[in-house]
Amino acid sequence: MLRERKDKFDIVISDVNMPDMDGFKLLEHVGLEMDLPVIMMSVDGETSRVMKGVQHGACDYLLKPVRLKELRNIWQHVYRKKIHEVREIESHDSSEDIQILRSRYEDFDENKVFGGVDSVRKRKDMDNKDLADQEYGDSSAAKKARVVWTVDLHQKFVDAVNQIGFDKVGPKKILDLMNVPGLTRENVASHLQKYRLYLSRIQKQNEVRIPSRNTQSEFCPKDPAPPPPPPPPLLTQSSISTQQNSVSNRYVSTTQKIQAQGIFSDIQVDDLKSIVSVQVTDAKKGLRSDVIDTPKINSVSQLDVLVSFMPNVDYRPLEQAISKQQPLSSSIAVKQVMQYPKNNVENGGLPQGFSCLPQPNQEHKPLDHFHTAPPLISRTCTTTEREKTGITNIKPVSMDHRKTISPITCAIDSVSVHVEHGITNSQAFTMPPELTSSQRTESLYLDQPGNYGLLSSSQGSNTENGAGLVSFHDDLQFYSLQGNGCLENFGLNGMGLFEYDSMSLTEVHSNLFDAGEFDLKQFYDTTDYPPLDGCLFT
DNA sequence: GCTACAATAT
DNA sequence: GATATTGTAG
Repeated sequence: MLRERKDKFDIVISDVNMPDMDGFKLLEHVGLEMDLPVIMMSVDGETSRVMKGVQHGACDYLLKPVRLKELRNIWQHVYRKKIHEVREIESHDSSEDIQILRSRYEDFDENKVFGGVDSVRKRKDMDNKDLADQEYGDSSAAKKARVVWTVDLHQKFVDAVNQIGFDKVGPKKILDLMNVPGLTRENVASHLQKYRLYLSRIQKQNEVRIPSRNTQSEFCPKDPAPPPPPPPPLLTQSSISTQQNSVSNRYVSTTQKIQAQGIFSDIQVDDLKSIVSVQVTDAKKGLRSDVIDTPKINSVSQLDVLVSFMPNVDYRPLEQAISKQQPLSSSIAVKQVMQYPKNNVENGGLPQGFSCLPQPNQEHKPLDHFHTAPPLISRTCTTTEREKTGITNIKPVSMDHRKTISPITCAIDSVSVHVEHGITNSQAFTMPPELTSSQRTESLYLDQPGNYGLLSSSQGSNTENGAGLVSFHDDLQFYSLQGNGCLENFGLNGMGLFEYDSMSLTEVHSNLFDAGEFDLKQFYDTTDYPPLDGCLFT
């Protein structure tokens, strides 16, 4: 029977003494052929017999008559085996598999079978000394598998949060919306706690970084920005797979576990002064940042990028244009990166002035992502400012123009400084000529809670809609950091990459702003760039 | 020993 | 549900 229906049995209970077969022989066969837990039974409680059974691989040896109390515990052997299976996969497989297995075996609710809260204490007791193993078996087997908050899972979480509204979220609601089998309210609560901590930490940093909104000093800080922190590891979970710098990898998909991918499209290389391309290469090892270097930029060390964030500008027209014409792409735009600052972020968590928390009195409007200004990255800087910031090879922008916009601006010191530090993995390269503009890609992180950032970024004085946009040089290419995007920690040092709390790099052609129109289609093929829901949250 | 994370306790 | 604490892995 066992051979014929190998997968139909969970456990074998066999008498040692059987008329046609020795119980120990059976034990051997089972062990060799089907790896089922075997419990031996016998009236003979002699130690040598019991030992023999155990040595042959029996997981238990029951003395007849078997008491009900003993039978009540035999499930543990099955449970333990299942858990071991989970662990084995856990140890060398992706967390997705774990999730699957977790849900498959969720019936084995440890708390229920172990008697709830007591199990913890019992486990502790086991650790301390004790014979508890006799009752519960290997204590490690009884340990509850930790939920791994993969990008997918976190994205579900973020989606749920956004759906509910930040001010109304609770673990239960999130759990319901997420609808993930095996996930508990406690899991969600824990994650929510971490999420909130993260957001508040980011906000604090921003408060510190930008105590005032003085335009001039912020646009090009007189004092060089402090050195960035070591780039945080991007993702520690094994679930993150590699994203190669491949034209064919333009799809951004959470199932692929690709963190993000942005697009450089329609870039006039001649106009290009500096582009930072961040590329996901190997999430386990970290990320590599590639600096696209035009002939005008001869070395990595020359690269500096000025990021101009413009939280005071109302982008509504743009947003409307986007949402009208490209719902998909606009969906991209509201995604943001969520990555926990793993390392010290005191001086580098975010570029100055970007908070991502909703203000206390601000009502959360999940769908209002676009009603605030996406900051921009520009490549512009005045000559003086360039001197001050050490930025070179960047086209100046007229001060007159900038007077109109009052942006919060900061240099991406993380880029330049990292470069200065000789980050091993950063490379300068020339845009491969074989790539068409639409094929040039850039990695980035996208995540949802950009709306928080957007909310906060909208609190500044609203200048005319898009006023700041036209102030940039005509041939300027924009790379919009949606929400409070932060170019941070470009994957140098082979470690982390961005510290975006909300970011999507969206290239925006300045002409569009000038014209008051925005045809996103010009830049994105909708089908090519599905919304990326993945978030980096590790 | 520190940090981040998730579980667990309050 | 929010927050504090604990256990654990890296």
